[in-house]
Amino acid sequence: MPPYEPSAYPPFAVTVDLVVLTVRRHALSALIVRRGEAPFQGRWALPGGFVREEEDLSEAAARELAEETGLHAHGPVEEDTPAHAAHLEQLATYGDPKRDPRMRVVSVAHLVLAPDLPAPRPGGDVGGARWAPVETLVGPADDDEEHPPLAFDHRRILADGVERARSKIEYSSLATAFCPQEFTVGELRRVYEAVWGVALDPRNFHRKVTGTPGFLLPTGGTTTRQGGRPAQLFQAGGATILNPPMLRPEV
Amino acid sequence: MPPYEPSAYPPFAVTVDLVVLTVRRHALSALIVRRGEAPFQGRWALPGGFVREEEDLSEAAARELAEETGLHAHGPVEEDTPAHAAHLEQLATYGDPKRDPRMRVVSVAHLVLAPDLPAPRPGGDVGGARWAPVETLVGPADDDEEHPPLAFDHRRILADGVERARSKIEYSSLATAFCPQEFTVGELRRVYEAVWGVALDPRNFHRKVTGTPGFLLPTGGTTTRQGGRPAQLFQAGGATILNPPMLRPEV
DNA sequence: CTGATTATCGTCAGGCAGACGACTAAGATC
DNA sequence: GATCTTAGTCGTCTGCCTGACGATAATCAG
Repeated sequence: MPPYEPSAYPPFAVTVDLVVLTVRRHALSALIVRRGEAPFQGRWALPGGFVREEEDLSEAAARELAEETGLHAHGPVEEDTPAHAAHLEQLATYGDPKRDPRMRVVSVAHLVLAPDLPAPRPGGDVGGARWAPVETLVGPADDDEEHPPLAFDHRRILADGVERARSKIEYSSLATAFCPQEFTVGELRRVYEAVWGVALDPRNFHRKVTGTPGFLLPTGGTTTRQGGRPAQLFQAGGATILNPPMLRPEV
Repeated sequence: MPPYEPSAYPPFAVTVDLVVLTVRRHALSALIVRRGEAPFQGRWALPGGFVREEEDLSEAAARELAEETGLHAHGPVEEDTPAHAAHLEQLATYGDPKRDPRMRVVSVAHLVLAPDLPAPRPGGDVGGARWAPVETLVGPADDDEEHPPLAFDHRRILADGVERARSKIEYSSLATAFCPQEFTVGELRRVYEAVWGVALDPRNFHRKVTGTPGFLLPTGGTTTRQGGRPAQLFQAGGATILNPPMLRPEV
């Protein structure tokens, strides 16, 4: 079979960019890396890189994630699921002709939800990596040291990823992806509070999550790591969609 | 600024594919075209084509839509909104290395929701176009004349688009995109019934949609085109998200 | 022991959805 | 014109879920 008529398909570069979210110190935070090369050299950006010749998009995203954080991902396509497994899903694709000043680059953004991790382990060709609270990245463009503007259209991509995470924990059990394997109801509640930026009633939250079949699986243990009365430990149950959903309070 | 190191970015072709949905004769239907060239020559496929050099992804999708159906789209980015305007949004991106036997092609699928239209107007390089009920396309692969298997991974793309539409009309007013500019509550209900494949109680449905602020805007007119008592005519109100959502009955 | 903190159980009122009865207003049929 | 059929529209009732919030339980810090 002869190849396509070359004039029909202008060549593109295809990259994956990662919106890696976690909850640290009661704040929803994103992983950003410092770019080591032009364009936008020295600026903070989302981790990502070119898709290789023989790679599927989700494979490329998982590879970049492992390279830059050491995290292993499990997404819709179940692969091996090691201890430190994070949720991975495709977010959206960004292809503005001018989004990269050098050439035509189409980027397939992916969303990763991970439990709180030790300090990021920068690897490969990045000059540094850190967690930054998302408000400092998608908020008003202050452009100071604490609010560095992200390279390319990454602020928009990050905003879309945050919005996806915020809405998805409403009607799915995905919030557990931010928790360690065993967690308490209170820890799960603090995840919701951090992601949505609201305060939730502990009693109603407890009733809701323990009353939803398949959401939480008691492990039998208890913990007192938060102080106060010991809390039951749970792990994520099999349910993925929540019906009725978890209601996000009005603004 | 010098271009990127060529070895870093294997060249890809980027296409847009369209999942164009409408409701015809009480059935959710998708637009399919017959391929005029290899690969999969003669097979039915989703409309689509290569993204051009200077085009954004949504522009390419809107262009292909206009070329193959004459429809004009208005998506998240509001452009001109002529009489026949359809909803357009990005769906997902498909990049399996083997999805096109000729070369590496990444396809950014878009979802279009359109009111019922006259017979499709094939244009350009397609050998034919028609509406097909989605069950005949995503159902069991019977492979007979009535259930032609789609080219490439288009069956999967279509299934994803249908699922997106089914879930999105739950919590948004998007179902009105399937209706003409003026429509009755009954017509809107039949849209929900066709998309979800269920029967809804006309009285509860009426209470729900007329009681949701901003969903429907009375135009003052009435119509009797469905037979029976004349029904009030409405147009879509400004609201886009529905809270509380429209509940899809259990299976 | 006392207070602070967090977890967990209960109670109550309001809102909304499902089930369904009743009435209205047109065209179709005899 | 009487009647039937078809849709549309308005109400009622009941049960479930949520938000607000009181009360109790179990730990730690002093």
